[in-house]
Amino acid sequence: MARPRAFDPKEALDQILSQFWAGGYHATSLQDLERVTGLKKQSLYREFGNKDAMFAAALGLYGDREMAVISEILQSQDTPQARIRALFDAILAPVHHGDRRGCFLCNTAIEHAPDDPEVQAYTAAGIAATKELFAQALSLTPNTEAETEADARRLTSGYFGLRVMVRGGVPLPELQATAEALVAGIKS
Amino acid sequence: MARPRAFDPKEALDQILSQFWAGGYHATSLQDLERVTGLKKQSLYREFGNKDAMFAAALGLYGDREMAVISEILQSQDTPQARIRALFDAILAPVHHGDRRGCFLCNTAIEHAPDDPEVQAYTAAGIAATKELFAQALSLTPNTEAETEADARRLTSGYFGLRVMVRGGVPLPELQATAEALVAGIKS
DNA sequence: AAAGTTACGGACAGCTCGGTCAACAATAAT
DNA sequence: ATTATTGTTGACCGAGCTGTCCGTAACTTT
Repeated sequence: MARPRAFDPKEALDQILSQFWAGGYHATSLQDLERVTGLKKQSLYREFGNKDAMFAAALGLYGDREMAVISEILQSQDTPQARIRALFDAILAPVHHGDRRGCFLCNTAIEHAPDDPEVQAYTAAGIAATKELFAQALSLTPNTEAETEADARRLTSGYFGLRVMVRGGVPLPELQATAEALVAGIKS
Repeated sequence: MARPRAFDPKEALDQILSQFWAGGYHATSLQDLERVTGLKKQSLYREFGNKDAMFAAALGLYGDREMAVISEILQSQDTPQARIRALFDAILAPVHHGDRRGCFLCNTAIEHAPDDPEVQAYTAAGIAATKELFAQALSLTPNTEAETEADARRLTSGYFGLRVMVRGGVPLPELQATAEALVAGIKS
């Protein structure tokens, strides 16, 4: 029996994620978060706690979502090469429209992980989970498990490196060539 | 005919670099820079201009130095595999001592490049230059140029990905396994 | 309709930020 | 020794930061 919320917390978190994703932790102020959500500071604090908690919630949302997206893309194709190529196409697609935000997990690993042990644990786990998705996508090959693991590790490091290159301003053709080389490097 | 400087600008820039490297651009305050250099704000401003200029100078110093170091390591071995292995050993060596600052160029590409076109141009050029160093290190193989290019691209993305993993808190054994997989992936 | 409960919104506290100013100290040339 | 020039220093500025407080508005239940 009380006044109901006038906003949707999920939508707000989505907008918070978008802002942290583009701007990172330190360069994002509460004013920015007020602007993108259309909410007042007090509403944000009551809903989420503080800035750190807002960031953690956004990171969690991203992680869940991204893992699901990657998993889906990888499963949408039949051969390992096609799977990996589809994934790289997907992560380069935004660059065509000038979106160079890259990967929020990767950005966080660089920018904010060293500041906060909990964030660092999350990023380390996220990277490990990404490797597992790659290994899973490669698992239908007749290779030994060790070979598959090595391929998964190469692809994981290549994946995050590609994300760095996107945010670092490397031209699109170069990014595409790198993605293609990574696909070609799979020991099918 | 004036009072001489009481500090060494090169040494100061070195300390500034160290601070920006560890903390990034946004999380580093002028107080931090005063602390690590032992200088007062005014001396820093007169010597370097402003915070952006201090960062640019530090980034330039790092770029020159890092390229020279990488080049030297790559040339210190005879085979491509040995060269790349030596490089990865070198970038993982600090992790043994708990130093997970990673690569300043990579950190900057993620954290600060989107904020500033000049910085972004610098990081893109730095990444391209890194690729060239890899291509050069591989050039003594009897492969076609296209194959060498592809190997260089895979190694470049793997290199930066590995740097992300270092800062993101991935355990050392996993980092070493990734480095070894990257070496094993070279199409000798 | 009254009471109780919750959300909203503006003001502000306390602090740190990047950057500037002007007084002071130290050196070199005259 | 005087003067001119430059480095050093601490105080200071306005702006922006995270986070809090509290009065008011809106809604539900009785």
